[in-house]
Amino acid sequence: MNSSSFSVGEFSKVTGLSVKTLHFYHEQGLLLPSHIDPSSGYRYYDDAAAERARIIVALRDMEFSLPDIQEILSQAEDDADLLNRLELQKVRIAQRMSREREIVRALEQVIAGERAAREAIAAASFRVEEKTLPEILIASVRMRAKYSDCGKGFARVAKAVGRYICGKPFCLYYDAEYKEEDADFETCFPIRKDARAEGVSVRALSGGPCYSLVHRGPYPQLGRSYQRILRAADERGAQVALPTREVYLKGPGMIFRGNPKKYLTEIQLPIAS
Amino acid sequence: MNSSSFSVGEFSKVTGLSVKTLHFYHEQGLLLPSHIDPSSGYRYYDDAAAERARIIVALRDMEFSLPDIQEILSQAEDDADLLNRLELQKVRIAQRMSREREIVRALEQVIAGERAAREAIAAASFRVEEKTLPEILIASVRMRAKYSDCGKGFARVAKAVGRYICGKPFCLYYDAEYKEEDADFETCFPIRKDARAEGVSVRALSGGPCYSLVHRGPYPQLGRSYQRILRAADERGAQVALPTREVYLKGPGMIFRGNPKKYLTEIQLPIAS
DNA sequence: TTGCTCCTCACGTCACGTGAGGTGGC
DNA sequence: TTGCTCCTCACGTCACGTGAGGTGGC
Repeated sequence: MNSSSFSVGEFSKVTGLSVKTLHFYHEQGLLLPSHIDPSSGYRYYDDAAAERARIIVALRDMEFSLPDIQEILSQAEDDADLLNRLELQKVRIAQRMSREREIVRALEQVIAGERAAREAIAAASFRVEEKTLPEILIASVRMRAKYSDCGKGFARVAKAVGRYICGKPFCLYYDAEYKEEDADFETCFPIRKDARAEGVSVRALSGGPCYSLVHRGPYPQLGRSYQRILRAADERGAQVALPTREVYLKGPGMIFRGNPKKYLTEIQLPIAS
Repeated sequence: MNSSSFSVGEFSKVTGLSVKTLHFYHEQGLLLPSHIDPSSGYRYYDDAAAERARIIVALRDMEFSLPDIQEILSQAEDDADLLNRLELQKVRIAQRMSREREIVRALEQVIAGERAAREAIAAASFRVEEKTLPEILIASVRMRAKYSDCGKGFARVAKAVGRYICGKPFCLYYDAEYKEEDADFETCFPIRKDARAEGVSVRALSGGPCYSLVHRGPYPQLGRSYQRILRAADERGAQVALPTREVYLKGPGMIFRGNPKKYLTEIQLPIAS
């Protein structure tokens, strides 16, 4: 009868809150019906409730928790407290946003890496080719250890200069022969900025002509690709130099999984001038 | 014994995941121990599990859900699908960020409003003063209705040009005498940009000299303040003109609560030149 | 009787955290 | 015996959504 008395269904339409939400807010004591029919248990709401609902919705849309909203509504006194809460909420959300910015950046990096790997697959001829490497800036750790320990080297470099990495990890091998136990190698990441950091060296790595071969498959089978590239160099009458590079276009841990049959590794043998 | 076999506690330190989380991931089938002692039920993890854990943590930090992570890890095949998921996640997070930007903006607006109201309280002398109003840009709705219906007018204007509002709402009264039922008034918001919108008029409102009095308390008591300001104008021998303004410095719904004793309304009577 | 609106439980969500209560080996 | 690490339930969180099963008046 009264124009300012709504059943739950009507009040739901007025406020944009679902009936279930109204039940819940009632149960929580956040938004009480102005009247409850004793025989049917039906809830009825008035204009004051509608006003309160508008405030609740506004605060909820600003991602205040229901207990927070309760408190804000209950203390109609303290303006300073309200201001504090608003500022605090702003800070909280700003912090979330900066975290999300980081996530987006990380996603973009992974996406770019995946794209680059796919393009490498598409572009790879899996034949020995001659190409010229540019000079690049790198961060690296040189070690004398087992080959299989290179992961630790990459981890150290990545930890130190992680955010400046701008390309695929690679290894420089300084031994003329194959050494399993006491190899002399350097784990490197190309970086986009001169970032000094503890325990890693940063320097420009000179480029130059080289033979290149992309190897597809698990690492233990790299030997066969080395055979192919060395034979090709030999046939063309070129002298190869040190250090040899292995660029890990696609491997375990870089992207998110490891199907060794799909690993891609580019072998680069510098041509002695 | 084996350097790559960890108890839960150790593995928790290695991975940075809590023991409870490791239990949970086990239960969910997301990250299985490499071995379980049949007699004690103790879980043991190896290096492969550590690698998987690193990937899980990376994906979790990018706010993928655990079911999503499951799927990403299970299909080591489809690169295109991974790229899709990454892109989709990026879009999702970017959308959240734009929502949060809105929230921050809304919070800033409310904060600024509260601050302005507090300053108005601090600055108000609660005496009749003479001041000069600047010309401002406003969006408004003019109505012929009951005074108490002005809320609807404000709602319409706010809905139409909400994001361009840059000041307190105010009313222009065009009647020389007090009218309850069939008053001629205009509900206005100052705006910062010429925003055309349906059903509201946008125009420059000219300024000029006026008498001003800040009224503190509920609206029904405005009459007393009108008496004071009119008497003051009379004493100073000035002719007042129309329309009269009422600026709602602080009232219900503008900020989040209504303690009518603290409402602030500024009455402005233009001085006829 | 059918349809509509309303009611009250009870359970699920998401990724764990928090106990409670107990075991096994040093 | 005390301390340590590990175990398995069971329940809580946050803001509701999703039924199930039932009522009352047109």
